[in-house]
Amino acid sequence: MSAIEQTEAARPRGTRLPRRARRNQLLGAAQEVFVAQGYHSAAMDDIAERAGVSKPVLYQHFPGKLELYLALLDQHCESLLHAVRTALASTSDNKLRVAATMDAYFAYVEDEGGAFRLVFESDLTNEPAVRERVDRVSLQCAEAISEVIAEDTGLSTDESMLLAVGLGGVSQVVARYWLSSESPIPRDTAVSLLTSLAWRGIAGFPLHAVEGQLSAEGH
Amino acid sequence: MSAIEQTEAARPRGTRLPRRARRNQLLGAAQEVFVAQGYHSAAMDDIAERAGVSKPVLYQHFPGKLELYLALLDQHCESLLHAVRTALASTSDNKLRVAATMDAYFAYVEDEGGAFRLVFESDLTNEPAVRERVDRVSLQCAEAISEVIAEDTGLSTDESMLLAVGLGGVSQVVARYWLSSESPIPRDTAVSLLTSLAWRGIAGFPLHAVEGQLSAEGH
DNA sequence: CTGCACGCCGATCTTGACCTCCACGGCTAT
DNA sequence: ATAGCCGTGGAGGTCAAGATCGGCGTGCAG
Repeated sequence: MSAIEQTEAARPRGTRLPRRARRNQLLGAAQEVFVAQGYHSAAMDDIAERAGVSKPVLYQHFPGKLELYLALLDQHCESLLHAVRTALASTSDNKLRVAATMDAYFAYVEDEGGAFRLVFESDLTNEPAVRERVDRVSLQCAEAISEVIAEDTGLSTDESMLLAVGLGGVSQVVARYWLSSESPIPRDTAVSLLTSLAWRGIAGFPLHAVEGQLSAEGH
Repeated sequence: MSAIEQTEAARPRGTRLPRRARRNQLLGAAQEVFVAQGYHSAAMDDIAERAGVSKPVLYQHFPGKLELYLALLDQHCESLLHAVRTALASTSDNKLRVAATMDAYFAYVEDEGGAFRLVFESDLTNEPAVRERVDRVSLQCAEAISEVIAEDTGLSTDESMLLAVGLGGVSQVVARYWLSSESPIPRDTAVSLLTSLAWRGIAGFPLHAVEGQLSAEGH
């Protein structure tokens, strides 16, 4: 979070800002517009107007619309990956790991400005650069999860990746559903429910594991 | 241009077709182009050329690009919903139900032409009509699944919907991953793995709800 | 005081894609 | 067979949106 940021309210169209501050402000305005309207419906005019500047200023800071979008996308991909890795590393108890990771997805989705839409609901997936970013962050998250799975279940890399993609997918899809539907279920309860589902599912797998001190939970 | 255009399926550029057949052919061509390029990158010229007709005939069958897209989208939403409902009704054994539903998603994704992209990876979600279709089919699938869950676990409607969205999400996300990655895992094995994951997860909830040996564990 | 540099703005250009207007050719009725 | 009808085809209009060029005002050095 930027500290000294004169957010909206009173943005007279004539204020002069240092380049770095102006750039950050433009990024903020662009995020709002892209999140609200999607890439294609968002016009550079809208972004400039939202920021309280004219279009040429926008082009003095970013080469074009695509680069502006990619800058935001990179930022939020990085953010998601960091959140997932942090959650996975937050404990060594696997059940808590599942809960922490689920919660990370929920927190990410609930993050201000709904920036998750840029990653999970982009309308520019045909653009190779965007596709590459989105696929990469999904894969990296899945790989991080699959490492834990492979280590603790002895499943093959391919199999654990399949399950990891599934767990990441569940988190992402349900978090978005929970956010969009004005569900009466509070966040903690939703995370808890999903954690039960996922943990019971994944904990049943150490078929090939040598020993199961995990199996204490064995239902 | 003087060369005979007898390329595939005998589509000489001058053939007159009955109205219904022409419409279906146009739908097929449009699907190919939309799937390959996405909505925005796809041009009406491309679709007309792909079908071997000129643009005016396209506009004699469809009022505009959006309506053409919606016709395809409706068709494939219907198809998905039908597949899921059929799978759920195919048996009364819950574990087999899970397996059948998973397999339905995989079959749907593997369906010819990759038409699932229109539903799961549309780049027109900003258009309210499209958003409405996509959200509706997701909700309807989730509702169908949640009915079974609610009936067999005694969970509340909200809770079972949350889990149902999760199960549908897993199926959809993993099926797409499995298709895109040239995974060495055969389809049956992948479905089986996911079924184990999902079944263990879902079966852990109070199966016979009336009796109250409820959650013996904390979460 | 005066010139200079810098950041900003109004107005404009161009591209590209959706959507129609004038000529051509096969089918049918008498 | 011939005249008419209707669907097809290519060329063009329109418009939205991304990208850019000549002025303007402010602050500072000399």
